[in-house]
Amino acid sequence: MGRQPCCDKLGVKKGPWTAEEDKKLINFILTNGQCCWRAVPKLAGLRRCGKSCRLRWTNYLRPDLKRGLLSDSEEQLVIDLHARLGNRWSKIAARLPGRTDNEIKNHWNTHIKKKLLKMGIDPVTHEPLNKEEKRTESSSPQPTENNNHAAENDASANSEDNSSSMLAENCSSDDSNLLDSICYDEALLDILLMDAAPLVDASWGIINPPENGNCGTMATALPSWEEDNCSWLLDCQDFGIHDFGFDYLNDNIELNAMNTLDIGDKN
DNA sequence: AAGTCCCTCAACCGCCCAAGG
DNA sequence: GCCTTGGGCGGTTGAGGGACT
Repeated sequence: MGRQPCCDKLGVKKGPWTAEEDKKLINFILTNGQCCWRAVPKLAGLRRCGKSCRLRWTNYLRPDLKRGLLSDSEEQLVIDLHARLGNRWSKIAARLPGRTDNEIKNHWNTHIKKKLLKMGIDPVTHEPLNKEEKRTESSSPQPTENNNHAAENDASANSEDNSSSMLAENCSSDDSNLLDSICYDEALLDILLMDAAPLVDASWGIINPPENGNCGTMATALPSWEEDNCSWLLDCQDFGIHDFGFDYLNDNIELNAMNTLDIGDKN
C-alpha cells in the first residue's frame, strides 16, 4: 500500500524559491498562522509541496532566525553539544536560539568537521585521531548511538581530554567565559540537555494554532515582535517590507529594514 | 578571458514518530 | 491494536559562485 505522498507530485514546483513565492508564504502565515502545512500551498496559492513550505519557513523565512556565520562561541557550543548528542541536529539547534538544524548541520559538515580534522580530532568521537587509530587497531566497533553516549560520558568525565578544552584556546576570552559558564557547569548543561521546550521557539510559539480551532492570526503576535525583536524583518532579502503590510511599524525599524534591503540588493 | 575545480548551503528525499480515529 | 496522517529529523543532492589554472 504505502503511504500517501505528502503532496501531489504533479504540478508541484521544486527548486529554489522565488521572492514572489516567499511573499505569498509569508503573507499567508502572517494572516493565518502556522496550521496544517499540507493545506498551506493550496490556501496560499503556491504550487509547492506542504513540506517544502514548512522547510522554507522554518529554515529561511521564520522571523526569529539569525543570519550569518556562527560566532566562535556558537561554534564551540555546537562542538560540545555534538560531543554529547551526536548528529541530533534539531536538539543542538534548539540550544542555539535563532539557528536552524539545517544551518548547523551544514556548518558542521563544511566548517567544523574540517577544523576538527585539521586539529587532529575525530569529528565523530571527539577524541584525538591518534588515540582513535589505536582504538580501531584493537578492533573497536563502529561508532553507534551507544558509542556516542560513551563518548559523551568520556567527555564529561575527563574534562582535560575533551574537545571543548582542546578547542577552547581558539576562542576569545569572552567566548571562553561564555562557554565556561555554559559547557563546564555540569548542572546547567544537564538542564540544557534535557528535552525541554526548545528555546528557539519560545517567542514564536505564539502564532501556533489557537484553541478555538481557527488558524491563529498574526494580529496577536505582532505586538511582541515590535517590543522584542524585529530584526527578522531586516533579513527579508528579495522583497520590500511594504509588501507585507508592515508600514505601520515604527520608522526606525523601517529605516533599518530599508538599509538592509539596500545591502541585500547588492547581492 | 575562458575553462575547470571546489566549496557552500538551500532544498529535497525518505524514513520515523506521535496523535487521532 | 491497527491504520492513517501530519510533522519532524537526518542524510544527501545540486545549483551557484568564487578560486584557481
